[in-house]
Amino acid sequence: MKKQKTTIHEIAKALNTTASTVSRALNNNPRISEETRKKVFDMAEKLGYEPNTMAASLRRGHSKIIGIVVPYADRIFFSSVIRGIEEEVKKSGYNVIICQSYEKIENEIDDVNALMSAQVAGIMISISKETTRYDHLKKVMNKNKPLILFDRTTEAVNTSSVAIDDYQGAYTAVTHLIENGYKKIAFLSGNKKVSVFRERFRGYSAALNDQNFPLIEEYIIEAPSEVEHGKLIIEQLMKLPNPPDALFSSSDFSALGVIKWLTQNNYKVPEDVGVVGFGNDPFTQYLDPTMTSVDQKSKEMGKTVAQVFLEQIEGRTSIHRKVLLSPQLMVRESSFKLSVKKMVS
Amino acid sequence: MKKQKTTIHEIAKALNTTASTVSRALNNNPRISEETRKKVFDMAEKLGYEPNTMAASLRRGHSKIIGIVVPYADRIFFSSVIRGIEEEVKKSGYNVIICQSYEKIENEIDDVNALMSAQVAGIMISISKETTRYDHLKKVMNKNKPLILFDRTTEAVNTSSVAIDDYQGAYTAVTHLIENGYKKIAFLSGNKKVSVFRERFRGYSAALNDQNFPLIEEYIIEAPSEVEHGKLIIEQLMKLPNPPDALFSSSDFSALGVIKWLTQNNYKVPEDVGVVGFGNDPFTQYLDPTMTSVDQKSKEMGKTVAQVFLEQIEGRTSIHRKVLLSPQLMVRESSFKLSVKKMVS
DNA sequence: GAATAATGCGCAATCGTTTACATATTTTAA
DNA sequence: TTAAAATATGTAAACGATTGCGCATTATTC
Repeated sequence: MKKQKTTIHEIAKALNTTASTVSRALNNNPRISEETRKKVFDMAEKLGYEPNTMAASLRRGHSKIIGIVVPYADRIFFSSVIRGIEEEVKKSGYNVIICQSYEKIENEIDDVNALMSAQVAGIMISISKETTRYDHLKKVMNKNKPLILFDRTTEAVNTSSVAIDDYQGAYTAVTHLIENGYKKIAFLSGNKKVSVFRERFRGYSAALNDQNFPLIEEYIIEAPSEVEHGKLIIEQLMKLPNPPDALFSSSDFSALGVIKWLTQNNYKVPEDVGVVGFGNDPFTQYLDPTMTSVDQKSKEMGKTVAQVFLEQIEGRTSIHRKVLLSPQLMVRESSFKLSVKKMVS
Repeated sequence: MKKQKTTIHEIAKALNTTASTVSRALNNNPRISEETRKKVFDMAEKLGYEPNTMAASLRRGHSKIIGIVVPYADRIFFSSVIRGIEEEVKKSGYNVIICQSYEKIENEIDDVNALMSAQVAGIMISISKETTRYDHLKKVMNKNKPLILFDRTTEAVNTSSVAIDDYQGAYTAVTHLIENGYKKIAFLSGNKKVSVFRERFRGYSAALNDQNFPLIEEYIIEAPSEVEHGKLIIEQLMKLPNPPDALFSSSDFSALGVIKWLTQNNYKVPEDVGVVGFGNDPFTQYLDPTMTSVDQKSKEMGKTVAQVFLEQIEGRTSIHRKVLLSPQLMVRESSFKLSVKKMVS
C-alpha cells in the first residue's frame, strides 16, 4: 500500500509522455487523440490517481467551491435552502462551504473574508439582522465574484437576489382570513429592520386596505420570533377593550405561542380567534389545531439561487437577476372560522 | 479601484524586502523582528492584501477545510450537528464543506472522493443507510487524514467515532415507561441494518429483561421512520388480541403517527397508551400531549466530533477515540400514566 | 576578545496543476 | 507536389504561498 500520492507527472512518466498531455487528456481537451486519452485514463486508474483540485484552482484562479453564509445552519429554513443549493450545484461539480454568522455582522465579515481567501467561485448569503454596512459584500463584487443574496436581501448592494414575495405572502394570508369571516386582524411582526418583515407588514397593510378594513395601531406589534413572545403578545392583545378575532404572525414560532396561550386560556382556535403563521415549519402540521402558514419555498429557493449562480458563472454574464418566488399559503385548521370541523389530516 | 490582486510579493516589493520575509511576518514566525512584522502588517493592510489560502494549502499539503458528509443536510439532527461542528472548528480557523449522500452509497463515495481531491484536512461522516462497503473510508485513513464517524457509525472501519449511547437511551426510555406503570410495551424500530437502530433495540430488550418483562414478538415491528408508518403500525398493534399499553419508538416521526392515530381513534395518550419517541425533535414539545423523547445531544455531538478532530490533527496523534455521549430522556406528557394532569408547559 | 549562540532575513525550490507558445507530424487543398 | 491547415504533443512558465538552508549581523559567554 503506497503512501506516495500519484500526480499527473507519475502518469506521464509511466506513459513516457508529459504532464501537459496527461492534463489535457484528463480534462477532455479536444486536442488529444482518442488513443492517448484512453491510455491516460487507464493508467490514471491503475495508479490510483486522484486529482488535486487545489492545485488546479490555484492555477486557474478560481475553485469549484461555493461559499454560503447564513445566520444559523440548523434553522429548518436555512438548512433547507442549503440542501437545495447543494443538490443543484453538485450536478455541475461544485461543492458548498457553509459559514454561520450567528446574526453578528463581525462574524459575517470574517466569514466572507475567509471565503474569499479560500478562493470560492462565488458567495451566497442571507445577511444577518445586524448587517447595515456592506463593504464586505461590495468587496466580493469588486473581485468579480458572483454574489447572490437570498431571503434576507438588501437594496444597498446591487447584485442578484432570490427571495420569496413576502408582500404577496402576507397579502394572501390576510385576505384569506378576511374571506373566512374574520374582521379584526392583528399583526405580529418580526424585527422591522429586516427586509422580509417590512415586506410582510406591507402585505398586511395592503390587504386590509384593499378590503376597506382599517389599520388599527394597537393591533400591530413587533416582537422577536419566539414562542414565549407570541404568548405575551396575544395575552396583551386579548386584554384590549376591543380584542382582535384573528392574528397573522410573520413567524410560525410566535404564532405557535399565540395558539398555545389561546387554548390554555379557553379560547377556541379557529372559532374564537383565527391564526396564520409564516414559514410553514414542519411542526405546523403536527399541531392541534394544525396551523395555517405561508410556505417559503425554501428548497426551491435554494435551487433557484444555485441556478442564478450557475447562469452567472457559466454564462459569464454580469447581468443581475432579482428573482421573487411566489409563496404558498398552506391552509390548515387554525384559520377556518366557518370550519367544517377538523377533516382528517 | 484596482483589479490587481495583491500578493505577498507586492508587499515585499513595496517594502524592499522579499516574499519569504513577508510570509514569515504574516505567519508570526518568531524569527522576524517586531519592527519588520509591523511594517509588513501595515503595508498588507494598506494594499488590501488578502491571503490566498489555496496557495498556502497546496504548499503545505493540506487545507484548513473539513469535509462533512451527511445523508440530508436539512434534517434537524444533522443540521444541528453541523452547526455544532462549524461553531467549534471555526475557533481554530477551519471551515466546513457539506456534502449530502441522500442515503445513497454512490453519492457518498463521490462525495468522499471530491473531498479528498479538495485536500480537506479531514472528513466527518454519518454514513448512509446503504453503506456496506467501506473502501472509500479506508482510503481516507490510508492517506492519513483524520476520519471521524458520527451517529451512524460502523465497526468495519477502525477509526474515531462519536455517537450517543443509543442502547442506554432506549434502556432509559423503556425503564421510564415501566416505572410509570405500563406493562405491555411495544417497540417500533427503524431499519435494523443501521447501527443506531440495532442499539436501540438492544436497549429495549435489556430493559424489559432486567425488569422481568417478557419480550413479545408481536410487539416488535420494523418500519420506516415516518408519520404514516407510525399510524399503520399502531393500528395493527391495537387490533391484537392483547394490545400493548405503551409504545417506544426509535423515531419521533413514527411516534407522532402513533399519537395521532390513537387520539383520532379515541384512545387517550398517555392514559390508555403511553408513548415515547427518540430524537427530541423540536416539534415534540409543541404537540398535545407533548411528547416524551430521547434527546440525541446533536449540538454537543457536533462539538465533540470537532474536538476529536482537532485533537487528532493538532496533536498529530493517531490514537482513535470512540466517544459515547449520554442521551437524555426528556420527560413530557405522553408517558405519564399516573399523570398529574398537564402541567403548564 | 575569541568562540559560540541567537537573531533576522534572503535565495530558491517546491506544492500539482494549467496553458500560451513552440514544434513535429499528418492531412488537406490547389 | 507543395504550401497551408489541422492535429497531436512537448517545453516551460506560471498560480501564490511556504520553508530548508545559508549568510550576515548582533548578542552572549568565558
